[in-house]
Amino acid sequence: MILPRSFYGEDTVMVAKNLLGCYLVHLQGDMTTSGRIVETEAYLRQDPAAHSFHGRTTGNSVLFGPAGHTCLFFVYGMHWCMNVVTGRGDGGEAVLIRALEPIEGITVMQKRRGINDLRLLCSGPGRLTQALAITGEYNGLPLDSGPLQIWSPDSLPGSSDPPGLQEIVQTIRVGISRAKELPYRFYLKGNPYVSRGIKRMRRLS
DNA sequence: ATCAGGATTGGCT
DNA sequence: GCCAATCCTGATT
Repeated sequence: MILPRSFYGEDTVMVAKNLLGCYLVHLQGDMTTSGRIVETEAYLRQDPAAHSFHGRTTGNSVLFGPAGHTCLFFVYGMHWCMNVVTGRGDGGEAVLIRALEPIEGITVMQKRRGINDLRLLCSGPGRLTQALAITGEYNGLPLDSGPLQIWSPDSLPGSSDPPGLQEIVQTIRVGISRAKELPYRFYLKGNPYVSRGIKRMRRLS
């Protein structure tokens, strides 16, 4: 089933973990692309690495709106990254979707990415938005209706691995310069579709 | 296997 | 101006 908005209005770290195994789906007319979420990061309030840290601006206003909506950021002049607004407080918290296991529309995604290797299709926050064709036009959309949806793992085809039985690894986040030490990255242990930052991190530890 | 460098744009310490 | 929650390529070990 589609995750209800109440799913997102809980503790952000808990939501980041609970999102693992769920399905991000993009419906465009008769074309559907989707993937299973295998890696996330939590960004909290009072978190120097969060885009909401310096308060509300025109660019981050949806972070301060209701939970269960998308918040898209354009980074490095080239890539879109997708957040989900989360938390029970006054806003400013989000979960970054960092990697998907490709499920539906693989041929389309391969064409969009100009690449065939399934492991490189959606294994990174910039990669998965390109594969699912998610851009800034999707900023601020509710995830329980409309073209972008997140489904719980129990009801979709392809969910042969019960996520509840999979071990979740918790580590530090990737690609940030502040609050590097906070352990708010989560991924499914042993999953081949997590992003490359994992290997980078392992080496450093 | 690892690393360095470049691409490229919008928001704002 | 400066920096950014990235990705890809090509060189080197």
